[in-house]
Amino acid sequence: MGTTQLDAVQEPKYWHLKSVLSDALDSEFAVGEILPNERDLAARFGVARATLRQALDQLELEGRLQRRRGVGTTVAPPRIGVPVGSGQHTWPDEQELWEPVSVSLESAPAAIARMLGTDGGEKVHTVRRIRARGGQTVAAQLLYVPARSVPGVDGDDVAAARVVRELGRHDMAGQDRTVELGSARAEDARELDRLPGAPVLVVTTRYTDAGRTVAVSVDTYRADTCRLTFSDDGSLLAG
Amino acid sequence: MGTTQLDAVQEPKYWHLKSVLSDALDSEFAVGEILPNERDLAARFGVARATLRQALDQLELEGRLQRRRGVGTTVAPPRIGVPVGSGQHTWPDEQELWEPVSVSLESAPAAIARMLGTDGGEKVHTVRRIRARGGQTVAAQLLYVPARSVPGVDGDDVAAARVVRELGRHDMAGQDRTVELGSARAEDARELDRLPGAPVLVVTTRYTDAGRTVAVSVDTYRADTCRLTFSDDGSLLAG
DNA sequence: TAGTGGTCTAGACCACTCA
DNA sequence: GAGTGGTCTAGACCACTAG
Repeated sequence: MGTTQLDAVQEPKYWHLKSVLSDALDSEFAVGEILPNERDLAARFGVARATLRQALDQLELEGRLQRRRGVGTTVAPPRIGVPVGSGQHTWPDEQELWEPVSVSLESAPAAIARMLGTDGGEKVHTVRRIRARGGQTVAAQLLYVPARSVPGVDGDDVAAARVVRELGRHDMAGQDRTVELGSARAEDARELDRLPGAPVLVVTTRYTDAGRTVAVSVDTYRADTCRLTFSDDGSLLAG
Repeated sequence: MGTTQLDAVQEPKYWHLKSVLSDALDSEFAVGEILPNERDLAARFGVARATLRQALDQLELEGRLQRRRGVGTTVAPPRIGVPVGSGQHTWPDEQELWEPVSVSLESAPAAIARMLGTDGGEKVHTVRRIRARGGQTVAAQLLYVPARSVPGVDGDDVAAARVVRELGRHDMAGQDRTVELGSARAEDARELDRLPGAPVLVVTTRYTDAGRTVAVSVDTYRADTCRLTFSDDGSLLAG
């Protein structure tokens, strides 16, 4: 005959564990507080460490936890609202949000070259910048500016700020923007203080002037700590 | 003395594995093609199955692979561009994108009630809808409409379409929108044909009319198959 | 040097799909 | 019923942080 029914719907352990921990986080822990270490937690819940880690992985993905090797696991603060703009007011140098790190002049990766129309292999200024907010680096950017978009810039040894300034001469009429999930490449991970492969939100923007694409930026935001905000009118409401 | 230097930078196995698989995906596999099963792949690369799975997990997160229990792992098509709008042209019923599933009249969750200003516990029409694109359900929505926003709707037994239609009477003047990473709740997962906990992009929109919040929607998009697109002018460029 | 999270192994069993 | 991906275990060692 067997058990009549309703044996519980076979919810995976790590899923149930996540709920329990999530509730505990709400009621028993303050932001910044350190959790017991993984071995202890696993023992306390009577599961293998790998199973516990599955639950912690999810909570970290949702921005509830923050883990640092050699240190421990802490309760994360609410995500930071990061204005990504939406209206005409946004261009690559809006409000000095981005701090230049480096520049180079090279051919763009295939996917970018296609957007820029530089498939022929024309050289592109590749500006690397970072964006901080709340005392933390929240995003790493690669800004691709074809040489033809900034005729005022010449020579090989160019400052990042110079390229950006020259780019500002354009009437940035419109822009297309996409947001998707990605995982941090080694280089970005280093700048975001995360491990390679960490989940990130990738914002790709194509800046156009009179129908022509004058620049493309690929912005990599920490997905654990950031909430991208858009708004319709002038008043940017961050959170 | 030890080995001089350059012992390879201690790149984790699964990370290297991911690169190798990623390259193979580009050069040797067509979209939709089935990969060897996990046990075979692990053996072929000389790693434990768990390690191989770490690499596959990442590739799936990036939308390169699609895995289905009982079936196998296939090469995923490029992500679908899903217009999420940006300009004034967007309101909850734009272009009949959303198909109603159900409605109920209840108190909103705390976080939503705060945005709506219904902290007192006023009843809110909760409309559940789904959005399809390319023959696939790409998003599940919860649309919260306070009873006061749709005075034309009365009684307990209300059709979802009715609520949405009445809501359309408002001048949706502006809207704030946020995008963040989340994991699919059981209910959403079912509708998106994913497992609970699958990574999703959560788009939260607050619709306002003359400064007052008249509705809030929480849209849960599949992160593996979707690329959210925004644009500045009338012409929505999807991809 | 002690303690933390990150990686890795070699197994086992389960839930699901499909012929 | 055979084959797939999903869950889980009980270990081990490594990389990193901090006292």
